Parts: sequence; structure tokens; C-alpha cells
Amino acid sequence: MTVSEAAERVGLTTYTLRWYEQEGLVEPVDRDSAGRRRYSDQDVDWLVLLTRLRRTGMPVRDMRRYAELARQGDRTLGERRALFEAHRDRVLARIGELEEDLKVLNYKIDIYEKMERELL
Amino acid sequence: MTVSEAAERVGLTTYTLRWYEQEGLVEPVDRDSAGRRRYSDQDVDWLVLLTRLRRTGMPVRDMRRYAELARQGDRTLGERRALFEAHRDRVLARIGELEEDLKVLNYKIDIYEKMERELL
DNA sequence: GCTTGACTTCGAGTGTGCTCGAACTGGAAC
DNA sequence: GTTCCAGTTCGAGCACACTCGAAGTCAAGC
Repeated sequence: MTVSEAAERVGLTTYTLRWYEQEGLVEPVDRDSAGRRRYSDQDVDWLVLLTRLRRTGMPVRDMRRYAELARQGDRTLGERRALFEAHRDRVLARIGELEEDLKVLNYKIDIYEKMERELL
Repeated sequence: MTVSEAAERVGLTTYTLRWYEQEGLVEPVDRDSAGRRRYSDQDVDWLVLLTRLRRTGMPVRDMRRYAELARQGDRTLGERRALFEAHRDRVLARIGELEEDLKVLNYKIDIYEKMERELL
């Protein structure tokens, strides 16, 4: 599929797709006879995984590292697993943090509700 | 307390504390006779609240809006509550998103473990 | 009374992750 | 065969949230 079709599927812009490729997050995508990118389903799968990592706050730098490891095949499986485990821990910590902050938010909302009632 | 003491307490730098003031996230802080900022406990409490909001991903723009409302006193209680409720919903959505992504992460880790065992 | 060090303001610079404009190209529709 | 559209590259620009350097001030310790 074309870059714009791929962009639509993964929920990124065509700009970003080209930029990801340039940044080494994605293998150079196949081209048609006119030099236009042709994305395969595997390309899209990879991009979807990247968007997940990105959404969880993984820096582009780490995503690139991961992409490099993936390119080197099975011998980097352990390293890739370690990278994911470390990231999972960060995501868990982040969820914990958000839940803490949510408590404060809820507390504040309660306070405001009480104050609003008292002002009637 | 001084700007550096306040910075230490809230976990921000002195640069950021001055910048927050400049950006209107914080009321102009009291000064001593030499023109140096003197932070009160209330100032610190306010800053701590701001760091929570910030950590949950609230844009500085919205924090400024909240600060402006707070300055206007009780008549903006409803608006402040609404602002917090909307933000709470975003935080909840974000937690949900992270939990989804966490599943993918765990799935990937499992796959890697399996593949590593098979390669022995 | 001099040094030191933490403060002040101001404007400029940084890092991250895109986002876009300009100039060009090539295949498809009419 | 011209128009049109979606693609191409390249470098520049942008939004956000800080971060810092420079030049100056002031109180406290020696």
C-alpha cells in the first residue's frame, strides 16, 4: 500500500512515516518502479508496534535501538526482551504515578463540590 | 524560604520556579528587602499541586488557566471543578491506554522468552 | 572592607518529536 | 498530450517545557 494508506492504517501522518524511516525506526521501505514507497502488511504491523511503544512514552532513541536489535535477528532476542522488561517496569511505575495523582484530583474535586454546596 | 529551598522541596529547579512565576502559574512571590524571593508554605503547597497536574500531562496552558481561576476566588469554583473533572477523565483514559499497551508489552516478552527457550 | 555565593533579570539556547514548504517527478485520467 | 495528483527529497520551522549564560546586586563571613 502507499504511504498515505499506511499512514491512515497506523494513525500517523505521511510526514511521520517518512521521518521514522529516516530515523532508522523502520527498515527502508520497498519502492515501486517510480520510486514510491510500497508498505507491506508486515511494515504496518511493525509501525503499529512502534506507535504502542511511542504511546507508552518510549523515547525515539530507544525505539531506534530496538529496531537495530530486531534487524540483527535471533541473537538479540535476550537484549530485546530485557529492553521490553525495563520498559514495562517504567510503564508500571508511570501507571502507579498516575493513580496517585488521580487521588489528588479526586480529592480536589470533592473539596470543590463541598465548597460549592456550602456557598448555596 | 529561598528559591533554592523551595525548588528542593517541590522537586523542580530554581530556573523552573522562576519560569512558572513568569508564566503566571504562580502568584508573584513575596520578596525580602533585597528583592529576593521568599516562598511560604502555601507557595510550596501550590507548587506541589502544580507538579502533580504537570506530571499527569496537563499542559502549562491549562495550568495557567487554572491559576487564573484560582486567583478569582470562590466564584470560579464550578469552573475549576469542571477543569479537574475533564482532566481526571483524560488521566483515566491515559491509564487505560497504558494498560492496553502493557498487555502488548507482556505478550512480546512472553514471545521472546519462548523463542529464547526454543533456541537452546 | 573585601570576598564569596546565592540571588536577580533578560534573552537566548536546547531537546524532543514531529510538521511543513518548496521544488520536483512520474503515472493515470481525460 | 496536458492536467492533476500523489508521491519524492531536503532543509527549515514549530510547539512545548524548560535550561542556561551573562551581567549585575546584595548580605554575610572573615
